[in-house]
Amino acid sequence: MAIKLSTAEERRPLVIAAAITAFARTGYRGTTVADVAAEARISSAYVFKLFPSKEQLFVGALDACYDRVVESLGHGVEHATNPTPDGILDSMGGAYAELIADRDLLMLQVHAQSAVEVPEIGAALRRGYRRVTEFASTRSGATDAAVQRFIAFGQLCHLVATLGIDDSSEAWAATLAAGIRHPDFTAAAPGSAAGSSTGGNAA
Amino acid sequence: MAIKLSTAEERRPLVIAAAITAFARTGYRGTTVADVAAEARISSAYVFKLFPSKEQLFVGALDACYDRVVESLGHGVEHATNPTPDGILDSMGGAYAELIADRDLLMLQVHAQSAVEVPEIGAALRRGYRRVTEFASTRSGATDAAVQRFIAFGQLCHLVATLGIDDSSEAWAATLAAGIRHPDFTAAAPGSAAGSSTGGNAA
DNA sequence: ACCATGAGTGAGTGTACAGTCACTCATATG
DNA sequence: CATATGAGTGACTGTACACTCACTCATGGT
Repeated sequence: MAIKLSTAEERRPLVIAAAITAFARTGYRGTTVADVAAEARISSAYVFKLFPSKEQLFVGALDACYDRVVESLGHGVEHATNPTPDGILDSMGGAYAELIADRDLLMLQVHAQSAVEVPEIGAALRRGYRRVTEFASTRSGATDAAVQRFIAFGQLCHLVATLGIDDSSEAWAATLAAGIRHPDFTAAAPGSAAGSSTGGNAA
Repeated sequence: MAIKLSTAEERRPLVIAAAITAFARTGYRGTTVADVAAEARISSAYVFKLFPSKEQLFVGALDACYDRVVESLGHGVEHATNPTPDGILDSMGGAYAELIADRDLLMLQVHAQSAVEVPEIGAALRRGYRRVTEFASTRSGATDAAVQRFIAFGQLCHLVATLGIDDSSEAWAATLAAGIRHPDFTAAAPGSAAGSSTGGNAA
């Protein structure tokens, strides 16, 4: 494949996108560079020309993941209908829920968490959560407790999606998944569907 | 090692304990059966006599992990000073925070989450969360929303420990870790130290 | 004393994977 | 045309790992 030649600088982000998909599927250790290469429709030898190591490739994918998460939170701020701190946080939650509906960005974060012991990956993960937390805090103006709860319910959201219990009929699963939107939402309104998706209705 | 002969039935739980430690360190794919064997001070060949496969060994470790989690929640119920649903949930949170102070049981769950795509592991993980959720719900009598928040803050607790930001001085880290106890707590009172460790002070 | 049982191991086997290297060939420019 | 540049690959290497097998030997029963 790759009939048309492109420059390395053009190709790199495409490989990152392929890496996100591949690593999201089977994690850092469970995914081979050949898997990523196949997803990107290039040879694995060329992946190593574009990235120095599997580790750096994963870090690149994770950084790109958080770029998109922060961007998504920004959209949440812009489309907030209720301009109070909690309203903004809620809108951010809605935007985030929409972003991770395809599960790749979500699973990548879960898998990254399981690879923290790799120093570069641990650092990238802390960098990502730092960006998200600071962005949520400064752009919403909410209290630390509200921001903490925002992240806590984000983590719950990751758990529910990982377990695949979004639409289970079992009672325990329904308890955990309550208010967390199904992936098959109507893609229309970014801000409106937010509701209580990531923790509005606690207390 | 293993100078003294023991029966396979006696040895198996020891190997499970070693597996918890080893898998907690580097995850399902990052840990070799030889690592577990070394931790248990036996040969890897014998590990395969005691367990049919690496996968089943991991599942055994995960099941044992949730045995201990549920047992710990039970202690929380028994030592609750405030017998209201929220008081019991809070005491469960304290007991859980104490249990996972050594991080092995916590990291095993994180790593299990990253191995959900292995069918048997995914099933074991769902089984575990089912047990925990149902136990917390029925034994506390709390509302579904309170139970959901309990689990959400448990997940936040996992994140904080995974990132190793328990006692970071950075502001974003302090926001996430607020109220989550340091590992170096005073081991005396199981129930009393609970406080707001896993989500008492939200709202 | 003898043997049956089962605990425990050393030395493999086959395979999969990260990373390398020598190479091909498409394009651009003089 | 000639040749330089860089995109892209096939074939390889060395190593690590899940799992197997043939074996040793300690113990308890008769």
